[in-house]
Amino acid sequence: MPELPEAETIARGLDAVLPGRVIASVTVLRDDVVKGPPGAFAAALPGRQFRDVGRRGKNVVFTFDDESRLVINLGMTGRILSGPGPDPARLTTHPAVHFHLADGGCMTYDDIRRFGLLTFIPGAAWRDWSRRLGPEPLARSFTARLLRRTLSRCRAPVRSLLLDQRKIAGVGNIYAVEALWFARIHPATPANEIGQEAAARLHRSVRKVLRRAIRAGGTTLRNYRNAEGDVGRFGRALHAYGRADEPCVRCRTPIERIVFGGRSAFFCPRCQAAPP
DNA sequence: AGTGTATCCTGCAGGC
DNA sequence: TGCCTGCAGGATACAC
Repeated sequence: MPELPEAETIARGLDAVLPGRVIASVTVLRDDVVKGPPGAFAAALPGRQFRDVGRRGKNVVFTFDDESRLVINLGMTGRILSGPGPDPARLTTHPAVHFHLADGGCMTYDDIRRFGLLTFIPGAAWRDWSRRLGPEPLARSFTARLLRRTLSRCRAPVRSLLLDQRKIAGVGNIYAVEALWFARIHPATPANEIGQEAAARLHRSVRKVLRRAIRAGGTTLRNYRNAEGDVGRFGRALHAYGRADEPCVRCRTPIERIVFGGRSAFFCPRCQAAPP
């Protein structure tokens, strides 16, 4: 799915156009992408005015004027398309929810595989919802020391830890694999075997990769588009992800692919030495 | 408690 | 060309 940089890009685009506007009606075309009874979801939103659009982990968070929120997790293929123009309209191939706005505009949630989830959250429930997620990796409070402590408490492969949203919010497979390549850590290394120096490298790498990807507008491998329908440009900056058999740009050793935890990891067998 | 596996769904690429 | 298999950026329910 869209990971943190993609959610951030979408949220920024929507935050430029949505605040102040009001939802007139909601049409749920695909029941399975909304949390709870579809009728209740559709009935909860009309009349609410957007205050801002932000992000928590990989989730796009729409905050309304009364502190209630709409949270969209994009799953693997979710898109939030808004605004006029041929692109968003052409890209709406699997519409799941339409948000009709009082000014005549429309925002559509589109999702080929329907792994995404839209949740309405009353103001009072936000704290508990947000607390289930780990710290924001780009926040000032996400320190190398905090990451080291998290790593030390977990025996699972470090790639699995990075994907666990309860431990760190927003990192998915692409950026986990990239950050480990930068940090020269093998993806299957048990988290608690990572030393202080390597943990500091990983801390820097995670933040660097996420920041660069945001600057590039995210990564489009297949389906991802921002709210305006544009692709992300970070795909060509990937060093390991999806590059099996291609030479590592640091040492020319062919990148290898392994599968664990049900998904692919890519690494340089020379730069990222296997754990003993 | 912590960790690993199966599952939801559709589209696409590659092999035959 | 067409059919089949495997794979895909995620989260969660469950088993051990």
